[in-house]
Order: sequence, then structure tokens, then C-alpha cells
Amino acid sequence: MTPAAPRDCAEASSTPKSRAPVSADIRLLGIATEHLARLGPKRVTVVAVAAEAGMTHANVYRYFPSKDALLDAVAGRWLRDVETRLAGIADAPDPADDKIERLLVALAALQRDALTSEPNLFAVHLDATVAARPIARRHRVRLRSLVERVVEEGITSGIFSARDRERAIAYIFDASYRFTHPLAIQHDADVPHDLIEARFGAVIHAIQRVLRAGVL
Amino acid sequence: MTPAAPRDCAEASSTPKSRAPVSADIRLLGIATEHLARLGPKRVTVVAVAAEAGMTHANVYRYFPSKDALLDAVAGRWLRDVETRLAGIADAPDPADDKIERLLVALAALQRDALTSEPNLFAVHLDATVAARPIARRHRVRLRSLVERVVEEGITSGIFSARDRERAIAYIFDASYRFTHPLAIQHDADVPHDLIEARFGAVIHAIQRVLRAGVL
DNA sequence: AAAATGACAGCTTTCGATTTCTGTCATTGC
DNA sequence: GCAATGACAGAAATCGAAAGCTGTCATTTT
Repeated sequence: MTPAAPRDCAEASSTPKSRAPVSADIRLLGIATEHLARLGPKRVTVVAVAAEAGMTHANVYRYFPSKDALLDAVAGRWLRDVETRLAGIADAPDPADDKIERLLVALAALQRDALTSEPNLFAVHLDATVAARPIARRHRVRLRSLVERVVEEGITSGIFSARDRERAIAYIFDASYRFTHPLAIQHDADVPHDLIEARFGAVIHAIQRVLRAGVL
Repeated sequence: MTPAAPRDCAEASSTPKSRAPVSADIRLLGIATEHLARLGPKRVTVVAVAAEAGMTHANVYRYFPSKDALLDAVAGRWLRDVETRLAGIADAPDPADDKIERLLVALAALQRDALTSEPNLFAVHLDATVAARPIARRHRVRLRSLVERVVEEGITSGIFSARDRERAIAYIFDASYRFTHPLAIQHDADVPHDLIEARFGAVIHAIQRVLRAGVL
């Protein structure tokens, strides 16, 4: 069962260029994504991923420096997708306070969705976050710059009146930590959504008030 | 080394009543506390605790229904101590907004101290919290009532003007989660204290403003 | 009757041996 | 010269057997 011969597979033949225009690293990423979803990070093996890609496991190391780097790359692709969606919110022509709300709500919702629909992917994300691995640090930096943009815009448009932008940004992340940090999201995975949303709503409302009042 | 014969021990002889006025359950609790600190929850054994108390392990089950219950009782004693210190703050004749600040700061500090000086005790506390075991739920209830008292007092004294008390209390816990929840405290165990305190200060300041403004 | 015990079943941990996996490298094929 | 490989060392997972621990209970002790 689960034959190891991918030769006659519909999407890729044994010769790399024949039908699939995807480069080897992207193909490996796709296979690793599927293995991760099915087996979890612990049971994913470089050997099996390589075999499904029709190559020796040694060759995988030409594209990814380690198994962890491969799994982080899988998570990284999802994180990029999350950031893209959030950027859509941050770039919309809405008032800054609305955008902060939508940004935080979306960040929480996307992660909750991942936790339920792709628990293994979420586990890698969580692990990378807790261990502060590069993939997570870079995600944080980009998240921060999204929030920064909105805060900046809020200040110049007069909606927000924070004195210290850095302080304001840190405050936004700290105050919303309860509902946006992967650790917290996993912790109340089985708390009813509407209960969470009600409480998150109160916190967001408070954040907006504080930013408008410029108490930082 | 570490002889297993507690007979000639200075604090307790083989006959329970001779010199030590502590009841058997308290003595077990003390021994378990020391074992936990030294070995960690995983390596504590009911057999060893019983042996040091001069009884058979089966007899321990007369006083504690399970090993986990014994360890939770050890953590529970510490939690009670924390609550007592916090009650001292809540009962002081200070303005309610000051008391909220001192309460939250003390809650964070006591846990950070425990994390460094009694990591195994903290581990049990954290585990009980994440698993929502009775010991942690009861602690949460008592913490909540402390905060409730202060909020109540703030409202009647006119310092706070929250409409919905329940909502205000939930908000306080949610907004301070980043700095008071054991999960978060463990997560940034190695972040410099002064950095944490600066950011916590901003969050507390915001909480006070929100409570005074009565935005909830 | 209350306190404690020995003996026991079942589960978990430990340990050592074996297999599998990760990561490296010299070499081959194109 | 780039892509890929086979072979290898060291680390880690796996497995089965042995040991230890948890929790229960009938019985003994006081």
C-alpha cells in the first residue's frame, strides 16, 4: 500500500521538465505540506518526502538545509498567506480604528481556523513561535509593520493621537495577546467562539479608545 | 545516603503523637513539597514520599486520593499563599485604581519569582492551569473575587464608572493576560524584567484609563 | 472503628538491542 | 558545473522484556 513509485503519477513524471513547470524545491514543499498534514511534524521523514518526489533523501538537502527548515518553510508559506490577507485589510480605504479591529479579528480568526482545519501546520507554527525560530520572528516583524502602517495612518489622519508609536504598537500586541497569540489560541481551542468574540470585542474596543485618547 | 529510616529523626518519631503535632496529611504535604522541588512532578513517587513519612504507600491514599491530588495539594498551598498576599493588597486603604495596579503587578511578580526559584512547583501550577484542574479553577475563582472587590469599591467610590461589572472584570483579566497568565509568564522567562515591566506598565495604565472612563 | 499493612492487577517507565532517520561527503552522471 | 547518488557516522525512534509505580482491597493491628 502507498506505492513508492511516483513515475506514472498524473502531475509529474520521472523527468523533471516533462509536464510540471514547478521547480524541485516547490514540489518538495508541496509534498512536505501534504505529509505534514497527514502525519504531523514528528512522523514526517525526509526519506519519505524524497521518495515521493522521486529522488534520494540526500538530494533534498540541496534545497533545504534540514528537516526542520523544510517544515518551517511549509509553515512559512502559510504565514505568508496570512500576511497577504491581513495586508488586504491594512491597505483598504477604511478608518484606522476600523482597520485595527479588522486586522486583529482576522489574525485571530485565521489562526483559529488553522488550528481546527490544519492542526499539524498550526503545531509547527506554534512551536516556531515558542522557540522564536527565524520563520516566526520574520512573521512577527511583518505583522508589526502592518500594524505600524495602520497606526501611522491613524495618527496622520488624526484618528489616533499616540505620542510614542513604538509604545502604541507594543501595547496593541500586548493587549490583544490573549486572543491573537498562538499559545493563547491553542489554550482555549474548545471555548465557544461567540464567548471569545464577545470578550475580544471588549478588548478591541478598549484598544481603540486608548489609541484615540492618545494615552501612550 | 539519604537513609530511609526516619525513626530517629529529630522532628518526628515512629509514633505519630510523640513530638510532632502535625497531622499525617500535613506531614505528607511537606515531604511531597520537598520531593517535588528536588525531583520534579514526574519523578516524585508516592512510594518514596510514604517511606520518608514512615508508612506504606497504600496508607497515603487514606489522605490523598491520588498522586496528582497530592501534587495539586502542594501547589494549592502555594496558591493560597499567593492569594493571601494579594488579599493584603486588595484590603489596603488605597484608591481602587492603585490597588488594581498593585494587584496585577504582584500577581505577575509572584509567579515570575516562583518560576525561577521553584520551577517544579510552577510547572505543576502551569499544568493544572492548562488542564483546568480543580485546584486551578478554584484559584481563578478566588483571584476573580479579589479583583471583583476592588472593582466594586472603585465603582462605589466613583473612581471607576463601569456599567457592566462582569464585563469589566473579564476585561481586566484578558488585557493583562500577557503578563499574568502562567503560560505567558513561562513563555518569556528569559526576557529582561525591566522590558516586561515597561510594557506591562503601559497595559496597566491603559486598563486604569478604561476603567475610569467606564467604556465597558 | 480507625489506622495501617501486605499482596496484587494493571499501567507506566526503564533499559538494551535493533532499526530507522538525519545530515555529510566523495563520487557519478549529464 | 549542476544535479543527483550511494555509502556512511552519529542521533533518534522502535520494540520487547524487565522493573517500578499507582491504585485497590481484604486483612491485620491497635
